[in-house]
Amino acid sequence: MQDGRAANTTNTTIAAKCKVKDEGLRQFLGYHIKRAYNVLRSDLTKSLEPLGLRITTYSSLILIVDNPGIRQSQLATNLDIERPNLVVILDELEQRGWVNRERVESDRRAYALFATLSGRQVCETAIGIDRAHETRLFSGLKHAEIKSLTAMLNKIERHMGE
Amino acid sequence: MQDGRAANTTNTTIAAKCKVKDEGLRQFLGYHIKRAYNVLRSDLTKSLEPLGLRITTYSSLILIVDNPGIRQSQLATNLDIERPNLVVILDELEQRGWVNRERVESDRRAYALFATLSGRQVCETAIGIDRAHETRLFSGLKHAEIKSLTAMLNKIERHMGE
DNA sequence: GATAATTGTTATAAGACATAACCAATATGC
DNA sequence: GCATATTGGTTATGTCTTATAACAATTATC
Repeated sequence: MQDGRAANTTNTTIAAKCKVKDEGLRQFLGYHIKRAYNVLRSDLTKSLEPLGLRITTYSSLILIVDNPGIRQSQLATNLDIERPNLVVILDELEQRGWVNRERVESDRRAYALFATLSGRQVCETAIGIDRAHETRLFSGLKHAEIKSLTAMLNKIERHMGE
Repeated sequence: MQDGRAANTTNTTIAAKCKVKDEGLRQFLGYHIKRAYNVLRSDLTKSLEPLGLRITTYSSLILIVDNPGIRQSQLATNLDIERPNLVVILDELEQRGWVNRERVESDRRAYALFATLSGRQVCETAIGIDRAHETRLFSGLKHAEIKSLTAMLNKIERHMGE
């Protein structure tokens, strides 16, 4: 009514059987990134679920395993997440017995994070699952394509920091 | 304790000043997609906020503008979101006076969606904002690179449907 | 030594996404 | 034609991710 367009005399069937026009959306690279990300997130979430890991806890665990003694603030900075959100993640990892928070002698505000043996083991398993997941989803891409994709995404990512 | 690793005698400072090792994470293309997506989502959300649009309402509005009379179920399918989530989105668009739900005569279960005049206007403005946003964030990429990026992301996206 | 900055935390909220269950309307199969 | 299944939209609900403000304890700064 308020738009003055011809009402639904024939309009109602225009898009009924026709293919939906999505060029308006597809013109944006961001839309493609969003859709690809949703597919990846959904699949990886399901793949990690049997291990009791979520994507955020998994990412955190990798960094802790690779950087014994890392502080929470460093972890948050490197994962680009806010400190408050990290607390819940570490609570979960600690409760599962995969990570320890140890007081730092030289700065008693901070906690140093260490992965336990079982933490390192579950991390290894998770990495294997992740590799299989990516091998599956990226099977249509050549090695060189994946490398150039990574480089371009890195350019986009770094654009905000500058 | 439970992992038998040498305790924090010197370990606590290992990662204190050193650069954090994130090759373990960076080996995964999915991680780069996630980070790029986060940057894009955050920036676009802020860019659209003055218009009263969120990314989901914006995407829906584009498809409705480009496909007058589209049904909710078609919209949900094409946006790859679940029908229940679309209800809230359309409530918002309808409440703003940008979209109308009109009963379909031939199938009185369904609603045909139409953008109002102001809906089409705000959509035009939003598309301009989106273009500026992408021009800003993709300034490090050549035209050809963006095209090949899109093609590769499409391959990843389609992988789940098969 | 007062003030500011940092570390981790709590509380809180918004947004995106998914599932089950429901009603109304339509389609299907006999 | 009628019982049954299916579809379109809705409600209720839950989980996950991300963000912000405020706080206590500790350390740094001037």
